Amino acid sequence: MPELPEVETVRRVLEKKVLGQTLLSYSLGTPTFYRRPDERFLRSLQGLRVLEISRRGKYLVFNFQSNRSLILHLGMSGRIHFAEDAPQIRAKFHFSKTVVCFQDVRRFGRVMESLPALGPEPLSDDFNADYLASVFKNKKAAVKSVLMDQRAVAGLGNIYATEALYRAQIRPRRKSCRVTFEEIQRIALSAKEVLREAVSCGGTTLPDESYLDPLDRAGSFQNQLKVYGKRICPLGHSVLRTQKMIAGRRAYYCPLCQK
DNA sequence: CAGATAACCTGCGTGC
DNA sequence: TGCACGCAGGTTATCT
Repeated sequence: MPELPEVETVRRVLEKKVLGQTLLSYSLGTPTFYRRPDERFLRSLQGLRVLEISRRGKYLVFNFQSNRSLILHLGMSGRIHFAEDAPQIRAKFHFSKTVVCFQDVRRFGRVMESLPALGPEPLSDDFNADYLASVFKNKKAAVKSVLMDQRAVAGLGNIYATEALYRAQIRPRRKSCRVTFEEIQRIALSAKEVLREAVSCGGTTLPDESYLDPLDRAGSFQNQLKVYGKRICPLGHSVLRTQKMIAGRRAYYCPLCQK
């Protein structure tokens, strides 16, 4: 569930709450994540101070002294908070003054030692129409799946890829190699715009409230969604098409607004 | 090899 | 009431 804006919101809270503290110990839940964290690695971080908390795409990065880092990925249902008695806590990190709890109903979240290969940050200047054109070139895959490919650009998931393509007026199923440069410019700008707005809204909290920040605060970008989870286009009063694509992930688009 | 699909999990809503 | 089925913000292993 958490895409770039949600992870960034979590990061900002953590920065305020645990920056500068020392990791004293950790514990894993039973069961823990379906990919069990490497405990030898976790033990090696004990006693180190957190110098920086950053984000790369949808990954949270704790940078410790001695150039060591701890990477967290929230998967589909992961949450970070400080309530030690909550259910489904898969890992706890005891810092000097704060206990960071990683709760995760579906157990897809991950605790790891290093980042995988990722494309550029979508809000950086490295992500622009020229770059995107070079990625789209020669690819026959649906433009939406390329946008959700973290090696192409890091941080877009189903919600924000869907919303960016609506704003850019491009159908999600278009083969990426057949998107014109002018359209690619619109996609790059729309993606930045959607993500910037969503970050400033504190992310998207859908009705099930499975995303809340570490202080249990909801985001508000759900009020700005145009097509994700909707049935009718906000402009044309046209019924949105919704169809499966990409591993059963639903795509929403307006057949009138998007070409 | 690129691109599509299944698998990894749990919980909730729907319909029979 | 009970139960089978479908579906969910993601990633990755496995197919075709």
